Amino acid sequence: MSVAERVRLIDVAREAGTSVSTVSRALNGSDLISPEVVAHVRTVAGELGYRADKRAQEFKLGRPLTVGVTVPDLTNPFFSEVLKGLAAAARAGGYRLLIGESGEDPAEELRLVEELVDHAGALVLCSSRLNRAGLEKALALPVPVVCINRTVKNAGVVAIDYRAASRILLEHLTGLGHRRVLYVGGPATSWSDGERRRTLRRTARALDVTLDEIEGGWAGHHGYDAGPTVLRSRATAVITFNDLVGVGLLSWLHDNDVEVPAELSVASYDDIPIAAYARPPLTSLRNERARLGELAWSQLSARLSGEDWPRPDLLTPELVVRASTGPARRRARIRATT
Amino acid sequence: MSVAERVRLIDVAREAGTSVSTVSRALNGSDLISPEVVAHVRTVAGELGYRADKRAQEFKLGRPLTVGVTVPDLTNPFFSEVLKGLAAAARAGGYRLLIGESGEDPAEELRLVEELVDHAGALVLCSSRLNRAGLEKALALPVPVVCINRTVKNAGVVAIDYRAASRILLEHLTGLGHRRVLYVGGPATSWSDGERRRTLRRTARALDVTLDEIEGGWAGHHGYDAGPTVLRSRATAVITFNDLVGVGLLSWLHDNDVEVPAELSVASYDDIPIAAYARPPLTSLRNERARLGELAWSQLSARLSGEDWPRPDLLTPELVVRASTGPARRRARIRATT
DNA sequence: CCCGCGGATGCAAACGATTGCAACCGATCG
DNA sequence: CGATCGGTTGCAATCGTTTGCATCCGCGGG
Repeated sequence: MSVAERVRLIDVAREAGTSVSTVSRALNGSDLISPEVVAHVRTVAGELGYRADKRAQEFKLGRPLTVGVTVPDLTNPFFSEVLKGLAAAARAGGYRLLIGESGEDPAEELRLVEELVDHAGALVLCSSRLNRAGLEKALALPVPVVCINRTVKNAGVVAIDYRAASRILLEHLTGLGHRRVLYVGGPATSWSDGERRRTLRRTARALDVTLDEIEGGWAGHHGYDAGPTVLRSRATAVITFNDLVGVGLLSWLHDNDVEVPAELSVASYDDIPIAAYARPPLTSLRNERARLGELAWSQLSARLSGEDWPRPDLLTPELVVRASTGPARRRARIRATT
Repeated sequence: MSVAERVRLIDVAREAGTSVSTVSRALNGSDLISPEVVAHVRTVAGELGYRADKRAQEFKLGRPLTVGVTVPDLTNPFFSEVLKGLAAAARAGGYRLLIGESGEDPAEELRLVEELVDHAGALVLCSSRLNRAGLEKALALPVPVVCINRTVKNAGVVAIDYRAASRILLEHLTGLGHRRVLYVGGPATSWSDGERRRTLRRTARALDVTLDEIEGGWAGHHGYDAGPTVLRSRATAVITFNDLVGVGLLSWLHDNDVEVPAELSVASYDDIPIAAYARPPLTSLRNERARLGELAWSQLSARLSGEDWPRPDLLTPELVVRASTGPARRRARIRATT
């Protein structure tokens, strides 16, 4: 139909023979109204198919019960699951999600933030690609902001503990005898890529491991394309920015008859579902992504009820060892120079 | 900061020494206002950092510039990309997306729809899992509704042309000599699974192919778990509900030393990115998912401007042949009974 | 000189809900 | 018998913005 006139409070009031205030109170469960009237009003409202105009409600009430969220890429399972957790938690708290995708583009993300803030009472920036200046701008907005996977002041912070993550990964590899590791990086705009690099370097130094780094990206093809460079390197193990990259790389290695893990070990961050279905299955760091979203909401919700920002929540990932990592090979790969 | 008082129209008016109407008109580009005043008001508004209260605006204006969307599963790349296309198109049209995830649960989807409709001026149901009654309920709501991958009356419809899809898939397989094909199905609540089955049966009959069907699901593990049943079947080729299931199945086949495609061919619907990185790469039907979202918006936008619903948009997928399909084996698999 | 005109501006009424406060009622109490 | 009180109900203001209409002003024409 879609052309039906909306039933308003006043229509219900007229039909029920009372005033709008009575109807409003009856429907909202005020104890100022006699039970019979409440029942009657409820009945009438039901018959008429009354649904409150939420826009008018929120307008009158003052605060929008909406959380604006930005993610770099909706198709990345990492973000999907964060959204899942966040959406569920916010929903339980009576809030809705307004989701915007920046397409990994900082300028677009800023535009998005500007727009979201007009409609939302709070913002969650997922793996924000904003530079320092952009981020400050966002934090200056008149709504509370939580950053997921990015540490900043004067905002809520929920992040993966990459320090622990990198240590776990490297210790696993050194345990297998690897002394030279190559990191295939992510997007330059990614804070978490920076953290991975920083913590890997630091831990590599501590563990006396040689760490090489190359540029990569966030998607499968970035990993696939990195294949030749990886093969030329002298590393016996590779750590990729995330599983998509890792799976892409595994795929290239397979196409080029590099045996994993016999010739080269591959490990990664995130443990998205397909990691288990890659051949060989990918060793990866499992993190509770949905939990990231939930924690973001709980920080927000505390803040919204007037408290100060809680201290940052750091989630320690857990290594899921699969067949893509194994003992370091003894001798240099012969085909390395072909 | 987040405690700053909002600057309202009246504040700008006071500062600029005019009335609120003048400010409103100046800011909205009415031609009733003299250019100098417009300039002055704009300046003052800028200095004060005025941002219109969108809630009040939309409230006054009457229609919410928001599209509510439901998807069964945010983490499924198929839906992510549909959302991507829809979000971009809607955004270009001045609308925002309110996204809800039903978790593949019809009851939850209905609840979601009820809630979204309170905030949105239009709804898009992605692969709705609602039963007939639920769907009717949704369509009776006072907003236009577009269904993606589900045909209904009195609503916009955008869908994959599964009739064509199934024909393309089966013709590919028969071209390779397969005469017995097994379909590993999706969720029972999925309309598109029904369509896949219906059209596969019909086409199989036409092509004189024997079609077996088993239950499956939507995720990787459903495919993995279907492995034993697949192996026991006498089919020489398998079609899976989607790529996630397909990849899961490939993974099981690999673990159990079934050679693909030498012993068994596997093909699927959707061609999500990882299909290319599976080992062997998965033959799959590419569809323009983002385009589904765009078309949904264009139907909606036509409808919102008063026109009748356009005729359904059907998208014909394109087969991407990869290494998971090959000539049918000549002899029955010996290990079939072990 | 006065009227009328047209451009620029302000007043005030919406939009649909919530809510403080006043009004009302019957019953109880002094 | 009138004042009071507790329990219900309605009136009217309010949220921030847009917009129809009235107003105002200066100027040109009759």
